Amino acid sequence: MEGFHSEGLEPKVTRELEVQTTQASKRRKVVEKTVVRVKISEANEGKQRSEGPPSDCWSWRKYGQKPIKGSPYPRGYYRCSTSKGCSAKKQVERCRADASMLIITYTSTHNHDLPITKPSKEEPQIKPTTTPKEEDEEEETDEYQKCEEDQFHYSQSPFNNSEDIIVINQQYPFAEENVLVDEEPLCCYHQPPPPPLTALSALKSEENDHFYDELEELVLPSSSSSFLRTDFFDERILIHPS
DNA sequence: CGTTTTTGACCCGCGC
DNA sequence: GCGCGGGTCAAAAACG
Repeated sequence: MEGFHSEGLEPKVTRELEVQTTQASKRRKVVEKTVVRVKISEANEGKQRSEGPPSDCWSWRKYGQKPIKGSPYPRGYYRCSTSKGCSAKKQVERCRADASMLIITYTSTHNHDLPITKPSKEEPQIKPTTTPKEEDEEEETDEYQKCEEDQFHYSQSPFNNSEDIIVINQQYPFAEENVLVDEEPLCCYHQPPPPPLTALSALKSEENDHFYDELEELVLPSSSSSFLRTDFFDERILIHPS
């Protein structure tokens, strides 16, 4: 499974991005949360049991899974494995109302660069020197913002903090084979030199594989498979301390 | 052999 | 205070 060659059949994915600002909880530590909703086509899940969660080019390591009340699907807990000091986390669960909808919640922030080419080198928590501001738990916004902006061409700052909800629509061409479409959305190639397709493919295939695996559980065993289109939309909800 | 996944136990906040 | 639910830890297993 290569990356996504937008050549032949590109059903054009429509993405909807929603950014909301909410508070994790009243008392609990207020942490930023970016919720991304990814809709995958049933074909994908059924066929490849995949619908890989938006793996944003980061490498994640699963550290837990729990059944969620009210939802027939479990929720997986992932941690950034690229860097040891990275506290970035994400939760992946399925929308109980829409089995084809994945809900990924990102928490904390990455304190290192995107391992686009090869995350082999462990970076000792690289701190963004560009922004000397106290990066407590807000830098994440910047990172994601950067990424997404690049990818989605935000018509406006997604996480400008003043916005509560931002919906973004974009069409994305991709091949039916790649269920991985969801990966692109998150953020990835925001670096100067556009990653060669080859690199992406490699990266993707790898991540995809993982995701397929993990997702397997979250995916329904059998589902109609006949859609060539993977329309998915992301819904980001940014939660940051007020 | 090192890394990742799995899975049950444990911890903690919240509502009653 | 107790129970519930969500989130994390950690040991063992699986994988490359």
